[in-house]
Amino acid sequence: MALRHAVLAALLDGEYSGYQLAKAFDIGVGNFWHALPQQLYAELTKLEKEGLVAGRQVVQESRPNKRMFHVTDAGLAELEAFAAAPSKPSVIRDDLLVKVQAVDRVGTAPVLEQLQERAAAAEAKIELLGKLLHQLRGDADEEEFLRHGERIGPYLTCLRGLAFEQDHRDWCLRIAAVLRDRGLEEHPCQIVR
Amino acid sequence: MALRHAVLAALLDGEYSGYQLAKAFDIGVGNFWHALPQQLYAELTKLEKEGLVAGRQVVQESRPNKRMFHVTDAGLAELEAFAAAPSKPSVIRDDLLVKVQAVDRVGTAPVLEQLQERAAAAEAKIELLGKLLHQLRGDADEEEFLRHGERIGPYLTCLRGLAFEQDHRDWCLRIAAVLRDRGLEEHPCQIVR
DNA sequence: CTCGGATACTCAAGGATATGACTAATCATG
DNA sequence: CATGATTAGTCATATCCTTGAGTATCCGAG
Repeated sequence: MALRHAVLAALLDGEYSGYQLAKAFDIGVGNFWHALPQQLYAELTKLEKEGLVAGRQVVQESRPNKRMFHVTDAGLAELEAFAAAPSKPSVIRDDLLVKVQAVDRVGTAPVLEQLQERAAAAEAKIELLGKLLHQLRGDADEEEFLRHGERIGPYLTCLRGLAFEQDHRDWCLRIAAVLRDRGLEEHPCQIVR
Repeated sequence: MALRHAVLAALLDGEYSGYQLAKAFDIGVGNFWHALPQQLYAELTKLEKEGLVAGRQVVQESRPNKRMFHVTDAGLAELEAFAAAPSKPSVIRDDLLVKVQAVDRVGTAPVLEQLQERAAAAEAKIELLGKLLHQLRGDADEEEFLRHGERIGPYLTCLRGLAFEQDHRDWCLRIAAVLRDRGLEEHPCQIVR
């Protein structure tokens, strides 16, 4: 019962179609709330029924028609109440960490490979978030923007996403290095790629 | 279909009862996989049916009886296969970040309060993980342990948990400071606690 | 001597999520 | 001129996860 609030928060900055929302989720809200497009469409339908968002049909010629949604006053009130209520503990689930937990008892080679893939993916995300942050703050520098900017919420959450990805990348690379070193000692004559 | 692997990984270091597993999850595996005790009991039952773990009844006198579980060879093989398969993208869900995303449009006071609570909670976890890490590596220093320790998986994942909590704490405190400053400027004569 | 907390679990109900398949038009690329 | 990518969604199913309650014993604090 909380995807609704993530959707409302993501929809605060204007009108989005379900499709656009799904995209925006990937780069922005996706840093702290994961959801598939199907969920978003379903949630938008529910929110509309409850009057927390309102949609209008947009007829297009060279594209399929779409419905653009925005948050209503009732939706804003719902968000307000949500913000004041106590937060649930955050949820994390990561396959790769499970594998690392077990790494002494299973083959290290595939884990090593996945650590490097993850590091690369994190690197890509870091660049993307860097650009997004720059775009959000415009010409101002960060301190200036955070003091006087009108809409800093998305910027703040992107900062968290950025720090997370940097941390994750560093950890992946360090662990990969540790595992490689140990591999070399166990089989000192073997070249590990 | 992946809690099973988290349970298998958590169970690698010896025998646990469901109750003990639930406790261990909170501090160790809980850093990257969140699960309630009910889920763990249910999962252990399923895993036993499939022969991936084996349990034995332990009769106690001044405590309720319990069942101690350990991973079987089949369980280890399952983990092995899991480690070699591609990882699913990690899942994060955090209420507080949703609130920060919306912070320009809702009351900041409760969000500020929750940021400080979170920072304190993270601080407590940081201390706990610091102790746990020290306990895991024994007398050796970290580099030494990572090079030659026999079981480093749990240590590596705790390192990730520690970095995450430190990062999270720092972010919470910084964001809280930013929001306080902005609050002061909007109402310069008001004392914000 | 009672009350809360720890040990050790079990069960049911309902909401949330993941998975995969499906429709349908347009546009760019080779 | 076919192929795949992009836009814009919908539907069904199965599993997962959360919530909340319930059972029973023992220990220590007040």
